Amino acid sequence: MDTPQPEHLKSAGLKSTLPRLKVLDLFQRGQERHMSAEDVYKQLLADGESVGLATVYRVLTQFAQAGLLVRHNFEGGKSVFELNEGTHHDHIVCLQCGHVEEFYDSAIETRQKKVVSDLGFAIQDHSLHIYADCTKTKCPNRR
Amino acid sequence: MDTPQPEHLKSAGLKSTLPRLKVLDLFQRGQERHMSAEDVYKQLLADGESVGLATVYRVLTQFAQAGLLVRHNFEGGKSVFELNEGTHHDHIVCLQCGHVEEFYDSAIETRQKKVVSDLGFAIQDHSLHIYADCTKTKCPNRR
DNA sequence: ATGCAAATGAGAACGATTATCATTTGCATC
DNA sequence: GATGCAAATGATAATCGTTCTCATTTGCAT
Repeated sequence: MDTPQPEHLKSAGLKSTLPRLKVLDLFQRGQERHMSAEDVYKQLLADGESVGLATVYRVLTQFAQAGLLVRHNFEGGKSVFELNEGTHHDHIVCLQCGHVEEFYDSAIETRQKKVVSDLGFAIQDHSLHIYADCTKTKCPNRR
Repeated sequence: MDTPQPEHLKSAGLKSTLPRLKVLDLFQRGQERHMSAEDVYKQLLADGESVGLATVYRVLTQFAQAGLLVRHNFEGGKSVFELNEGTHHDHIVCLQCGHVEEFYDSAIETRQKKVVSDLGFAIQDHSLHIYADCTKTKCPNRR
């Protein structure tokens, strides 16, 4: 493993266990930024690490609750997670290859807040998912 | 049944069958604007109409493909459908009661298009889901 | 080293959705 | 209106992502 950071676990009130360190490390290595539970599970197996699928699900949920990861529900029915680096951003998902690109636009953000509060809601969270076709060069593999 | 409109089915290349008319009519009556497959199934049963759950799923999918309905994937894992009236809008989903409110803001829309095209993507579709707590009065039942 | 609450892992269970397939239906043709 | 057949239906099994259960293992404070 690269450089696991148990402090992150501790500060999140989570015991520093082997499976948790492995999962955290996988995200920190950053080979894939957006991963589903199964992606994580398979990658760990491929890396020769042994973990239970149930544990992967548990750990991902805990990490998301603790704020270490962010959970996204894109179309397709499965949750996708990414490292929470504190900077909110929205996502563009390529309909051809599934590639996920991130973007942030403060004009959209402020406008959102205003519109929603004008309607009398207390905004908790939001997700803006753009589904698009990316350019050929960015889209090598079709799904 | 109120006023089913078989023309809509025909123009969508769908045979005008009883289950399809029942489902379409349910949406057109507009008692509930946003319904999941199970919502539709239960409401039809409650109305004394007999349909198979599998058929409801099939019909909803076909209607969404045909453009009669729009499918939404909110958090919570189940698809929700609404009548497609041609006017795009975004959604606020109450985290307490599941109530769905619609809104449209042209500033957000235009800004979205610009940001995405600047990144070299051809936007196909998008979904903006705001998760919020609605005011007590609007939120009678907790889920 | 010891003890125990917390975490794990294997597998069962679950909820939403889709697939299978024998039966029924819409509808064009006689 | 009767007939035929492809398309649609409905009951059920199957699938998929995810959560639950519970016996076993582990982290960590003593």
